[in-house]
Amino acid sequence: MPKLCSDSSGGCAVCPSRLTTEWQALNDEQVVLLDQSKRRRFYSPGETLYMQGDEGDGLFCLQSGLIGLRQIDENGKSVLLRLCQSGSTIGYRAYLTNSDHFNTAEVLSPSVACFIERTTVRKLLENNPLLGEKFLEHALEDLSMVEGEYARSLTMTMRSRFLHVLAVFYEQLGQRDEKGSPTLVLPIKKKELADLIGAKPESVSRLIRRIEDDGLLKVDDRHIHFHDMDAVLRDAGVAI
Amino acid sequence: MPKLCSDSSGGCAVCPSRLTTEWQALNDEQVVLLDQSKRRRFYSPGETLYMQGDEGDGLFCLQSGLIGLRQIDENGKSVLLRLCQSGSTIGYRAYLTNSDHFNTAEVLSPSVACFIERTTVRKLLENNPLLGEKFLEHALEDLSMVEGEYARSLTMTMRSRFLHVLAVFYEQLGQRDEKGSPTLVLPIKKKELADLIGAKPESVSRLIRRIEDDGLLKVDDRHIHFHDMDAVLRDAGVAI
DNA sequence: GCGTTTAATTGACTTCAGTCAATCTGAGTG
DNA sequence: CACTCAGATTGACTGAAGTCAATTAAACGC
Repeated sequence: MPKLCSDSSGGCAVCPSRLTTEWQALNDEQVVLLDQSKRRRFYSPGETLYMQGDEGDGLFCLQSGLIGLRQIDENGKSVLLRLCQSGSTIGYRAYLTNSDHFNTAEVLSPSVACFIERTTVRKLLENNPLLGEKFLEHALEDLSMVEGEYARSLTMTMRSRFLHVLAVFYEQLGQRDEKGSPTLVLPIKKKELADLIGAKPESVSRLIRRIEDDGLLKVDDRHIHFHDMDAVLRDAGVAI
Repeated sequence: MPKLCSDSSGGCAVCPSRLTTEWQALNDEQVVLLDQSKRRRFYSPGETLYMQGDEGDGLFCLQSGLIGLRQIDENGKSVLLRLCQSGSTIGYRAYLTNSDHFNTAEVLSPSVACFIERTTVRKLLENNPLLGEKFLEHALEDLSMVEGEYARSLTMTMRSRFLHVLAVFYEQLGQRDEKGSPTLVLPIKKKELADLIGAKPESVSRLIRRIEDDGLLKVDDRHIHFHDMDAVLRDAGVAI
């Protein structure tokens, strides 16, 4: 049963996510329309925003939390294509191409997302050419990113790709501990980490142990303590 | 030295490539503008349309031939991201995001392409909102395709990906020989095939031998004779 | 046509990552 | 608390693909 959040947020007009998404292109009047027709909801881990194969009848705006886009092929092989954090528009491709969703949007951390339905999006797109441009920008950005990951997947080892993921997480979520050394709390399970780089959980376990043995970092459950960030970045194939 | 083709083609108005690209959105007047400002040229294998890192100061429309988009990373590892055949618009991303090219467009077969420079594209985009929509469609299509390849690269073996490439080529270029069995002439070298699936040439050689031994097909230089297309598609991970 | 260069193949060997099966851990539940 | 169940780890083994080096075959220039 869909539970609507009590909206203590003040709505789209003051939603910080709006300013990082396509919806920054809207004028005041359009923001009111968006605000009235959106459906805001809380999602728990394990739920989905939509499933692969569902009709793309609108799109989602992620206000907080973490969503994973998972693709499953005919043989049941499953991949996490990428993660979406607060301020992402999700499911826009299926909507814009008028087709079914190509992947499943899984809720990985407790999340708050707004659903904006087909007719609203259409109205806004018709009255605001800037909005279309923003979607184009978004698509091009996603394209660059995926192409980059694709090239990495073809040329780099699992170890490199694993360290690359950690480096990206560190950029977004990294902290310094009391001693001033870089630290990270993983936002996802190790199994999901494995799905993200196309590995098996066993391989990730072994990978971590070897990287620990090499002295680059120490993993304690979901806590990662980096000992040699330069080596991490070098092995991740990132120019330092 | 850039050699312009003697344009026996009748120009953009009757160019068949135009109707498969974004430029189908243009009205007659705009086609005339496009026709006057485009620069048509013949390219030999080994040349490039542009190099990774070059400024994206316009875009290319491929009339005939075959172009490969190659990305090279900081460590010199090289990948063929994908191939473009006649009727492709090439280099639109760098142009639209106003950034440098992310990859190099290599000429793989003798090709004829038109270059359309920045100012012309801008004029057309400003006067024709439909054109922007077409670019959006194109970007979304590329995104789906690359995401699909990405997922394949993470879940499937080299053998599957190799057979998948062959199956795609067969769809586009396949023939039937005198005995009626499916045949294909590879449009690219085996080395390029390797770059396309992220393998080494040695591995492709061995792959081919094993696939021949399994009785799926026979390779003679660039000629491929399929003996068991069902098995090819099955092993390629394509639903039959 | 010959000689040079580039592409393709083959063999021996190493390394990386998947598979299968057993065990261990921790969170949640009755 | 004991039980269950999913996640995580470990070991032994297999198979897939890369590396290095040598050789053969094709393509290109002159």
